[in-house]
Amino acid sequence: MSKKIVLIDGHSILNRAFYGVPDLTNSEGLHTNAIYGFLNILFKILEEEKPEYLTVAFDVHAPTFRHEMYAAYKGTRKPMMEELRQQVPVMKEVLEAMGVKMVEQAGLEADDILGTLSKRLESQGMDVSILSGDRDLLQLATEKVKIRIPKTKGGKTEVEDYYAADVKSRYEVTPKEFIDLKALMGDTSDNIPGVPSVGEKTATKIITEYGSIENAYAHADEIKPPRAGKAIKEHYDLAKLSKVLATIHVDADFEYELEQARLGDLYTREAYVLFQKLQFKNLLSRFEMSAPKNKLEDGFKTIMKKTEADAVFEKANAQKRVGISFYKDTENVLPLFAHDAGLSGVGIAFGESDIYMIKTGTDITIDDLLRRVEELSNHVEVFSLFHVKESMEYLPNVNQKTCFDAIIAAYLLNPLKSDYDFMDVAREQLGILLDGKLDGEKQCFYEAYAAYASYAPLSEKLTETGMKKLFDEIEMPLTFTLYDMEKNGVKIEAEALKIYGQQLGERIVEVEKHIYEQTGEAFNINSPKQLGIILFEKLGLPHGKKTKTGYSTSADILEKLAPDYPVVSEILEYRQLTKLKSTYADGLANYIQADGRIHGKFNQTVTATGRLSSTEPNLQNIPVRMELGRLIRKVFIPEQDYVFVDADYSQIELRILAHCSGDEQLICAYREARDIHRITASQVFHVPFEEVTDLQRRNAKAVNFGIVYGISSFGLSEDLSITKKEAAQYIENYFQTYPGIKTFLDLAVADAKEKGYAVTLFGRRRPIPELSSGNFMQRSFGERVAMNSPIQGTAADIMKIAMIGVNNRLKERQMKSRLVLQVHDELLIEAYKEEVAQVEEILAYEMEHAVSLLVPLEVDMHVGANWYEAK
DNA sequence: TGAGTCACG
DNA sequence: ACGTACGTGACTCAG
Repeated sequence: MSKKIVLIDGHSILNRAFYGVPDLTNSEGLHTNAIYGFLNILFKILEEEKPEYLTVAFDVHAPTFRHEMYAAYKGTRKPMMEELRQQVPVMKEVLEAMGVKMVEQAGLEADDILGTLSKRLESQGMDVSILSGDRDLLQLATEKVKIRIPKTKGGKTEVEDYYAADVKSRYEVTPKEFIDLKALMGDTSDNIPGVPSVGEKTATKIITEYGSIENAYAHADEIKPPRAGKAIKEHYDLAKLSKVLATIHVDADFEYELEQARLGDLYTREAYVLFQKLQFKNLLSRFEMSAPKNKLEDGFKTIMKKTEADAVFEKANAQKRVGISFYKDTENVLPLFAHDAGLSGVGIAFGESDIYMIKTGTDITIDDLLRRVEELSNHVEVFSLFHVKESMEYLPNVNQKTCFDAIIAAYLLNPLKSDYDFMDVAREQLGILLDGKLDGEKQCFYEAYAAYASYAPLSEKLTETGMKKLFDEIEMPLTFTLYDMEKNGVKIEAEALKIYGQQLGERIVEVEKHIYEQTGEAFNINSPKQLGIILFEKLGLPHGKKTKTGYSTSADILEKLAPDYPVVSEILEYRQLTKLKSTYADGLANYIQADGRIHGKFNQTVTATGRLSSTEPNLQNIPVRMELGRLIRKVFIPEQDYVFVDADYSQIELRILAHCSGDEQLICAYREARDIHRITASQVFHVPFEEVTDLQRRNAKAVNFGIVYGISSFGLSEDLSITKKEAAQYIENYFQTYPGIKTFLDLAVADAKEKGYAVTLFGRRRPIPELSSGNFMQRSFGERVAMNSPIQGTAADIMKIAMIGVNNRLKERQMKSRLVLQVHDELLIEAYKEEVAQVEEILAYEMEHAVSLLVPLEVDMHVGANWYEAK
């Protein structure tokens, strides 16, 4: 049996993959879709062919002869998309890491390399498969050389195979004649001019008959249609040039050692590192590598005896820095002690040979162990761990001043990635590779060590990026505030919630019935697909936008139809009712704990801008805009002898804009402390303050919002249902009224473009890789983000400062009142009735004085017997 | 699992 | 010529 080699046209396959795979980026903002697609094709081909050898050919970036000749001639050479360009060197790194032989040489195109190799190797009796997206290569096909062209069909890649005979049956010409065919018909994508007015059909006919352009030229007068013959005569030079361009060299001169191309194990450690970096999670499963065993593991010490634990703590207490982790053995849950259920060990690390896990058992009790860990936090300067907030149940009295949360640090350094775990940090900061299948005990050791060791690089990077203060003074203190808030939870009147849900249920049944009567059949109204068919096909309503899967049935489309078609109004009502029931009535009920309260999570390391997010359940999107939904807030209640005090910032984002831009008009407007949207309308539309119409005020308000979102005339026109031109005029007027804002926004974009990230007033960064995109849409998005992030992010910073202040004041004064919710610009406090005045004073002071801006920060406050009334 | 929809700031 | 407002999370359907 002859040996087999696979040759790959690197750029061509990368290019195919780039356009075939939807955009992907890793957490560093590096685009990875082309690499991902390339690897998928590569693995697929290797599994099919099982070759002994593999080689990938690349063009060198330097101009190459054939292309350049024509590019100069025609002046058209499309630049490579930036997103693709940046992936090329990384792709080569990956192949290098997998030990794949690559060939590239200045002055040679990949085609020529592939052609030459296929000839050389075929003559040595090998089977050759060439993988390329470029049909040009079909000229290389023989009985032993197979050209493979991947095609994407509905998300799946299928490969077309061509031996010489296949070329003949598909194109009616031999591979050799294929060159002449190309030369006649031309190929714009490959910069081959061809003969004008000769297309594929004519060219095929001529070549099958005459075999070459030279012979065709000799018989030009006989060619039918005569028009084509004339064209060949007239443009013979062009045809010959085209032939030169289309001909792949098979005798190029370069060194090639077949043995270097022998396929070894692709799944090397180096490749594993790169795959992790690129976040190819499902490709990682191909690595059988069970945790490339780290030398550290030899030093892991498990402690079971009290005397040994004493020694570890004694040594640990003398350290500057320690790393801590917790080992929760789910096998071993003791339901009686809910708070330490399942805790069976604590990891402690303070050096490469000082990595311990102290296990609880007969000799060491959980309580004793935890008290000693808390004590340790007082002895060291840095007490480092992952997920401080989630660890607080074990360490209620930990020294907060020494705590360092490595996850939060990693998040600040890259807020685009939301699901950080300790393995990501270990890899990124320490270069330690761990596989996902670590057992719980090993994980505990590694986690403690990673917490210890990643402190230095993380801390240094926070300092370098100017975020140390943000971390020390806002994020770390906040994590304890959030812990308190989550622990407090919010009380829910379960019975009332149930009744509310039942009432919704009854109404849903009625509306549903009525809709079926009008449409003439029962269907699933919650299925956009079915609904679209009923409305726009069966009932023939005029449809607006179409989505990939069918008609759009979104609220803004349906609202336009509602006045003319009563059934549409009922569908909208149905949507509203089912949303309320499933997400809020039934949804919230599932989260009520035994204490009658919901303890939702407030996540600190999720958003790109620095805001919090709320999950399980989301308490930051409880209805308020529509009355029916707003009623649900009546089930959010304070405990007996308590009331709610709700405080929200008034237009904090616009005030930040006023401050950051320094625009005198806007600052003046805020100092006058009147209705800002009305003032804006008055100034933008040049009418006296008292004479501003409702419409003018509404438009001004929309412009104000638009500015904060990174204005565009299209977005504003959609929002206000006006033309793009009118919207552009509004914006123009706005910028004339507030010239400082225009300057500020332009500067924000320019600055972010230069730096690659946007910054808040407190130094928080948000990387914006889209700004360097070659794609108009992506880049525009990046520009809007560059305008919005500093504003939204600064508002988040300010609210965080206020929350810490409020919570700390309440605790310092040992008050019973407590913080229960944060909704971006709003805080909800469950206030002990006797403390209400004090709570109001604290809220007002801490929120209004969190930071001093050029304009005052204003807070609206309400007291109520439930959230509905307090808002 | 992704798309569509909709709740909030 | 391109095709949009910024930031989130939960639920439902359908493949």
